[in-house]
Amino acid sequence: MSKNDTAKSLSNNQKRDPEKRKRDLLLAARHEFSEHGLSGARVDDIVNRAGVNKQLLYYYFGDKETIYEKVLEDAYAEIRDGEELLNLAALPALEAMEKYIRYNFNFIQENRHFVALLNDENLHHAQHLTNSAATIESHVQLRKLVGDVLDRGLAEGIFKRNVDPVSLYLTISSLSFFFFSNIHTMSKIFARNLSDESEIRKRSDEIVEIVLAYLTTPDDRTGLSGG
Amino acid sequence: MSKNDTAKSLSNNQKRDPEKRKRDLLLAARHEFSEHGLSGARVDDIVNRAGVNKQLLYYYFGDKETIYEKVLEDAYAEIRDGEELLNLAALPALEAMEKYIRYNFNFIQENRHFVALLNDENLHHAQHLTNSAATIESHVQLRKLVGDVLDRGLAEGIFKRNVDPVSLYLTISSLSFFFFSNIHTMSKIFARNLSDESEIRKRSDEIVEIVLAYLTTPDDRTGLSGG
Amino acid sequence: MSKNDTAKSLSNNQKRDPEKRKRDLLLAARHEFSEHGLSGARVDDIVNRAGVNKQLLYYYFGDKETIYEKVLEDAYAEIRDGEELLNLAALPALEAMEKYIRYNFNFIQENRHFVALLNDENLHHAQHLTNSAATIESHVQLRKLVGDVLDRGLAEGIFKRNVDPVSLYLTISSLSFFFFSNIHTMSKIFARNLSDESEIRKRSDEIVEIVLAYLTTPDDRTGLSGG
Amino acid sequence: MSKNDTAKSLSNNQKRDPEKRKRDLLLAARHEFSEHGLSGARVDDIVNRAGVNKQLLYYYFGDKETIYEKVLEDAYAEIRDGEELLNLAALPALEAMEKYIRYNFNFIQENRHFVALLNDENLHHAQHLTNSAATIESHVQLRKLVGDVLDRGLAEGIFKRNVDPVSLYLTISSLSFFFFSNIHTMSKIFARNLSDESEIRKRSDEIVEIVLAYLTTPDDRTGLSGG
DNA sequence: GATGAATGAGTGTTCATTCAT
DNA sequence: TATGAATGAACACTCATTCAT
Repeated sequence: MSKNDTAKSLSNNQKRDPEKRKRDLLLAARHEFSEHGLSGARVDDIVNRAGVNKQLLYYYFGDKETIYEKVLEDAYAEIRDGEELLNLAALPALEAMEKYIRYNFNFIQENRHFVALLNDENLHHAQHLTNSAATIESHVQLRKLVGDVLDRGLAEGIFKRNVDPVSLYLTISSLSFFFFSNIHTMSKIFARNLSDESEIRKRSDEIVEIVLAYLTTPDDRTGLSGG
Repeated sequence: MSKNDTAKSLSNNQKRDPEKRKRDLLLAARHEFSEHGLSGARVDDIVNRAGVNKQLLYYYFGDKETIYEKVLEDAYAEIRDGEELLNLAALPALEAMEKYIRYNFNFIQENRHFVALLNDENLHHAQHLTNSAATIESHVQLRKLVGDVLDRGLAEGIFKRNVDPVSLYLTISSLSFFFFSNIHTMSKIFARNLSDESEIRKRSDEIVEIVLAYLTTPDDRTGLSGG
Repeated sequence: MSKNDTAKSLSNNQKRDPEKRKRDLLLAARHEFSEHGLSGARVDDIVNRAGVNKQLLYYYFGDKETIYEKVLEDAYAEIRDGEELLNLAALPALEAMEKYIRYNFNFIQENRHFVALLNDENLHHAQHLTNSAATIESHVQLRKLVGDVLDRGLAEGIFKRNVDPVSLYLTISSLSFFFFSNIHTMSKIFARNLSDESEIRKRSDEIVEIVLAYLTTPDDRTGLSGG
Repeated sequence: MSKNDTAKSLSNNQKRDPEKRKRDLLLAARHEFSEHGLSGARVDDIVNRAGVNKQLLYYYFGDKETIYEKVLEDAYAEIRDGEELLNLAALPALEAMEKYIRYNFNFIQENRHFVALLNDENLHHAQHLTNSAATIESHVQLRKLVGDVLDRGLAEGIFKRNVDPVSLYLTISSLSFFFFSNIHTMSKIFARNLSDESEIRKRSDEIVEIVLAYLTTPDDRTGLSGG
């Protein structure tokens, strides 16, 4: 029995699968960072969660900030990946828009870590958000995705004119993101548990209504305010 | 007047004004916490900013978390204080609503620390948000403030039915808060500097439009989505 | 009503009785020092226990070490004061000796702080034990007290020869002091609660027996060991 | 052998011997704690004495209190280890007893830190004395050791009846321990340097005499006091 | 005498990171 | 690849003491 065999016998899977260990580290880091932020996260806790030796994190990622950047990048990639699968072009504009809004809301609901991660990154003035080609490209796609639905709605005569895709994306994201982002403080100051499933569903419907009401406002009613 | 007198009286004014020193500490703490979060903030930096001895912070506030709670409480008090001065009752519902939305937006713009503070507090599941009588009362008032305008708009026949004041407050806050909260990541991924004064003004108008479009949707058009 | 009257109304007793405050401080200090030792005691805790302003401790005693010395001095004075009242001369030697042993044991039992205080002072190589005239004189008296009983016992033909009063005092003190000094570790390692009243009584009798057995050993039996 | 080799191999021997470093830390801690007590001891001083990085103490022991507990445990183990080597069974009861008494006295004389350590631990109500299996077992052995000699002395007809082994251990320890524990205060109040080698030797003999006088008291003379 | 305010020097502990193999 | 050992810089917090009135 060779020395190699001995080593293999017990923990072969872990020791011989560097990619898995990297993924474990990234997943553990995602949890840590989304629970405590960049400065609140502890390298020790990440490696303990991942079940690997601390030095391995440094070996793979260099330092705490680099793994944080990677976690962030992955989070963005995931939400963009989901958008690509929506196949909005197959639906009428109104339905497509509603589908997109609900996707946006649901993604955040199911990926709460995304919220904390983005908030923390904004605290750091987005300095870790790498301008990787992939990131840039994915957002060009996003703008196009939303823009296409807007164009089709305008062509169908149901959407108002002059709606900027980025502004619309901001509106949709604001309504979804804020709900989950500020759910704890809002629940507390209004003494109402917004984390209840029924509250979440209700809010989701309201958000759809708000966005669609805005998009479908007849153009002659637009600008009712003196703003 | 001897040299001694001068030195003393000056020194006295600055050094023996505990209330001022407390305020200085709170202001410095507000800056630190909003720039770095609770865990990222450094007690040393707070006291240096405030120009006081470190132990004084502990003398007055006990520990880092307690001064954090006080900072948070003060931030809430300020936004609520501003709302009380709006005198919305003197305006027609539509104008009152617009005034409130703009107040909300402007307050956040001018009190950016508020954004970071609330995000950090949500990271901590709102555990530092003390349920002080003042805090509770102020939010009862807020609900009443928004509810009153809603009621009047309904009576005037211009607002839709069944709008919950808390939901509406969520909507308004979402749109304003998110814009500033996520301004750095959004600017970066869309390669567009949302911090520009013109972008801010534009967004402010859009938000007014979105909220009013929703509120003034004719009741028979409500529910256009299959929610 | 003068300003003076106002001040008096509430806390006259405390404010106008400096001697009482000094005693309160000393008593509080005795508790603190005997519970935590010199280094473990906290000035804040002493003044809180005494219910006085912290600066007052410094005003009266100068610093922490000085009040510690005063506490120590008072403790010694108390045990010596008790000895003076025993009136051993009125009793036959054997009874006088037993009375003294029991006094020594009981004093320690009833003044547990004395134990911790002396141990701590020995930790500091007795450097705070002031060589005040009173302290010296009191121990000259002590030596005489024990020596007198020894002499009488020898004259009565019941005590052995050549017993040094200081050595005898050491023996008596050892047996009594150690029991209370090491009561917690001894109870733990032998799994037997020596703090029980019955254990204490039993030990007290044993100690009397040990000392008297030694003192009444016939001189021809002395030196049975080859030591 | 290159310069590198020399430097490395030397450095390795010293630096990469974790067990040695642990021992160094424990030895340094023992000195610190016995000189200053738990609260008076400084972590910085311990690591400086041991010549290691401060964090290493935390790496190996977790915190100050844990290393204190370990020091205490080791101290007890040492005195018990010595007892095992006495081989008392090979001697007649009287000689065995004297040997044990002298071992007890000498151990304390040569391990003065033991005294301060135990006193401090009693100050803390023995709360750090871990009930480890080893500690418990060692004291069961101790009781047996003393009990055996007592039994043999009784069989030989030279020791008195009804002497409890734990009580006897208390007696022996009291006399030895107190002498060293209170040596500084006693020397001062009686103006007599008990630390002199001659005083120590004299006291050692006295202690043997006292204990043996007690043990060899004829049973019909026992109870001479009215206890 | 008495008090609240203020301070410098420490104090145990934590942290991200590097070393050495 | 992988790991246990080791480190310097920082960190929140404490402490005895002094200031100023």
